[in-house]
Amino acid sequence: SVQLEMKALWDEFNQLGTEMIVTKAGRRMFPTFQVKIFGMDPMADYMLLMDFVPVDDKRYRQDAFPSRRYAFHSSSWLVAGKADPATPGRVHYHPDSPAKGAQWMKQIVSFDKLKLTNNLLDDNGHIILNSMHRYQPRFHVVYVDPRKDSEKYAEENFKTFVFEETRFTAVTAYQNHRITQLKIASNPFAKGFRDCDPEDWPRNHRPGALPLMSAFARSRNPVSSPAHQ
Amino acid sequence: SVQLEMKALWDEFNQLGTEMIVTKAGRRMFPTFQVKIFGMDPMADYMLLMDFVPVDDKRYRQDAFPSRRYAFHSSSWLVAGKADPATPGRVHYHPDSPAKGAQWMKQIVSFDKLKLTNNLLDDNGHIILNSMHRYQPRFHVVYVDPRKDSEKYAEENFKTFVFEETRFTAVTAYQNHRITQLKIASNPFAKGFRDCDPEDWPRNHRPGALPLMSAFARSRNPVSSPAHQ
DNA sequence: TTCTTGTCACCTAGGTGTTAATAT
DNA sequence: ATATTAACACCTAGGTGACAAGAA
Repeated sequence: SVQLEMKALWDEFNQLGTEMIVTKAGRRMFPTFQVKIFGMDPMADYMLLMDFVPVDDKRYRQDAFPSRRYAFHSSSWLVAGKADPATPGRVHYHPDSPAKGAQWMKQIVSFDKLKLTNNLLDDNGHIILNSMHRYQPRFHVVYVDPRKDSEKYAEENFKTFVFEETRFTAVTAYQNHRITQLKIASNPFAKGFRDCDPEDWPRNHRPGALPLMSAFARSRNPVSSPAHQ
Repeated sequence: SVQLEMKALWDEFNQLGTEMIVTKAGRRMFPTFQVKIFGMDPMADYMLLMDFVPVDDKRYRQDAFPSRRYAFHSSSWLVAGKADPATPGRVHYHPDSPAKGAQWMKQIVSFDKLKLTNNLLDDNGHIILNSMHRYQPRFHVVYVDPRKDSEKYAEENFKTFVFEETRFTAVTAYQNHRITQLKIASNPFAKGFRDCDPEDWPRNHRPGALPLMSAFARSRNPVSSPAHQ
C-alpha cells in the first residue's frame, strides 16, 4: 500500500484548483509528489515510476475580469474547446530504480527530480504536457520478475496508485492568484516573495487553521532598489 | 579495469604532496575521486566502495621557518613519531550501490558524497582519519553473487584498485602554501580566493603547462569591507 | 609552538515568482 | 485578448579557504 505525503497541503491546493507551471527547460512540481510505501518484499527489486494522464479531453481558459491586464482572474475555468493532440506519453522512472523493497520502504520516496515541460521536442526526458489541460499524476510500482519469461507476467507484476488530490492544470503562468499565494507561502524557494513575518511556516503548519495568505497586498519590488535587507 | 579521472590534476597535487582537510563536520576531498569503469557484466549487480589505509605508521609535522606565525612553511614534512592509534576502519559505499554493471559503466563514477572527518565519535558515516597522517585511498568493486552460498566466494567476488597518485596527508589546516594555491586555482568552490583573470581554468587545463599559481601575493580580505564586488 | 575549532565572506548550483516583451 | 518566453532578483542548500581564538 502507498501513502501520499503532505496530503494536507495537496488538499489545500486541490481545493483551489492546483496549477503546475510548465516551461521549455522543465519545471519541478510543487508540492512534490512523495509517498511512503508499505508491504513490499524487502529482498525483491522494484522499479518506481510516474506518468500523467489527461483528466478529460478539454482545453481550458481562464474566466478573467476585463479590468487591468489580467491583474485579477476569476477562480473559475471555462472549457475552451477540445483537447489539443495528445503529447508523447512519457514516463518518469524514479532515479533510484531499480532498488530493493527494503530500500524503498525505509524512507519517503520523493519524485523531486521530475520536471514538467511544454516542449514537444524536449530531449531531456522530461514529462511533456499541454498547457491549459488538466492531468492526473499516477504512481506505478513494478516488481522486477527474476523469471526468464517475465514478460508473460507483466500484467500481474505491477500496481498503479492514483491520488485524485494531486490533479492539476498545466499552465505557463499562474491563472489563480490564490494558487500563487499558496505556492509562495508554502514553497521554501519562493520565500523571497513573502510579505509576512518570518514566521516558522511551513514547519508549524497544521491543516484546519489556514492563516496562509498574508502576502496578498504586497508591494512590488522595484527592479533596482536596495530591497528590504 | 578502472581508469582514474582527472589524473593530470592528481599528479600535479601529488608532486607537491597532496593534503586533504579533515573537519569535525566532514569535508569532501578535492580533487574528487572519480573513475571510469570497463569490463563489467552489464546485467550483474555490483557494489562500489572506498576505504583509506595508512601509508605508514608515522605521524608527521611540518618543517616550518620560525619567521612569521606560520606564514611560510617549507614544503617538506618531518617524521614526528609513531602513528596515533588507528581510527575505526570505515568504508564508504557509493550511494548508488548496488547497481547493474551497465549503469556503472555508462558514465563516470564520482565519490563526491564522501567526506573526511577527524571526529572519532562521528555518527554521520563519514571516513575517520587521523590528522597529520598519510593515507592511501582504495577503490573496491564487489560483485553481488546471486548464489545462495555467496559468502564462500567472497574472496573471488571483489577486486581492489589502488592509484598511488591519490595519496594524501590528512590535515586540519593546509601546511604547504602551494597546495593551498593549487586548490584555489582548480576548485570551483574556492573561486572567491582567486586573484588571477577570470581565465577559463579549469576547462582549458593541459598538463605540462603549469601557469596555475598566480594568487600567491594576493591581499587579505578585510573582515568587514565592501570587498571587490 | 603547533595544531584544532568555529565563524565568516564568497563562491557554485539551482529552484521561485515577477516582469516586460513577444507570440498567437 | 490571451498565452508564452526569457531575463532577473531573491531565495535554498551547501562547498571553499581565511582568520581569530582556543587547546594541547
